Amino acid sequence: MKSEKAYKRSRQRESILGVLRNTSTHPTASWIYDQLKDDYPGLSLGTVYRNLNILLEMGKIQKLQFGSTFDRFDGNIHPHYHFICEECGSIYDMDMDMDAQIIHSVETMSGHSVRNYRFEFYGICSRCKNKAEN
Amino acid sequence: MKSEKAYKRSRQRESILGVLRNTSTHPTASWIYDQLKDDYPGLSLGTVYRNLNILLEMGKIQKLQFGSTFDRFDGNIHPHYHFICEECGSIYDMDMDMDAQIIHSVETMSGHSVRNYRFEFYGICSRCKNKAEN
DNA sequence: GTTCATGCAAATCGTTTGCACAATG
DNA sequence: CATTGTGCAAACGATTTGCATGAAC
Repeated sequence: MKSEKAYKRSRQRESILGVLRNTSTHPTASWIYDQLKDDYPGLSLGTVYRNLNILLEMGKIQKLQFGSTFDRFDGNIHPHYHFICEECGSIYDMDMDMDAQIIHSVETMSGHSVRNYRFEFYGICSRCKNKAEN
Repeated sequence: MKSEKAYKRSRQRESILGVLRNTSTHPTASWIYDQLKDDYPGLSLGTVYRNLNILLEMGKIQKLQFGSTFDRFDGNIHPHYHFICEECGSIYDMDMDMDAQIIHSVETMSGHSVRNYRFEFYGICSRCKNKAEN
């Protein structure tokens, strides 16, 4: 009956987490693979992917570019906030003033030049919340 | 010598843009394909993709990327801003206070519940700017 | 008539998965 | 020993691309 997952330790998984914690480069799966190939001659990319997903489940790492696997297209070329419903997958445009202040402070504190930005909120949309109440 | 691209008009491209402008659903390429299949019996998905990329080049549409290329992983599980350099591809963590105010106003104005968010800035990083100056 | 766009199918590429074997608890 | 992890290769799915034909200018 119990559907809890019982993770067993593995050298590979711990090394993958170690690599991730010792870099600030937000690496890709294959970069991690390259780093570990020397230590684990027989390592396979599949194992790296499997472990990254497990570490994600365990909440020990974060993945950028999550959500659906499809690219979505938008006829509105003005930057704007999006709200993505994790239940039904709908993407809503949020009609808000972009906060120029934030962009300015990012630029001054980092020295980078901002040309574009993308703000996304994830959660449950009002429609799905209403459905759940019935 | 001239490397400018000379786009020729095409019915298909105009219809794709039309579909995109007449919906607020942020469709995928294959959804657009399905919409147009009746009007263009011989339409191919490849054509839809090709035209979406051209419309992107022309700046007439926007692409929200979720998957496709490659996922990046982050050992830091706290939500934080990212700055992505369009020149060198580096991803920087931005050390800022997340503005709880923004999340609150998104929730009140939309009725959606925010569980997570992702703020990304795109531009040229300070390192690349310095290189350009030499 | 030269250039660009199309349709079709095959190719690409990051990621996932099935399987037999090894490691963990 | 029951379960989870591994390596390998094949499978997958969204997107891209090569090629011959068709449309635009």
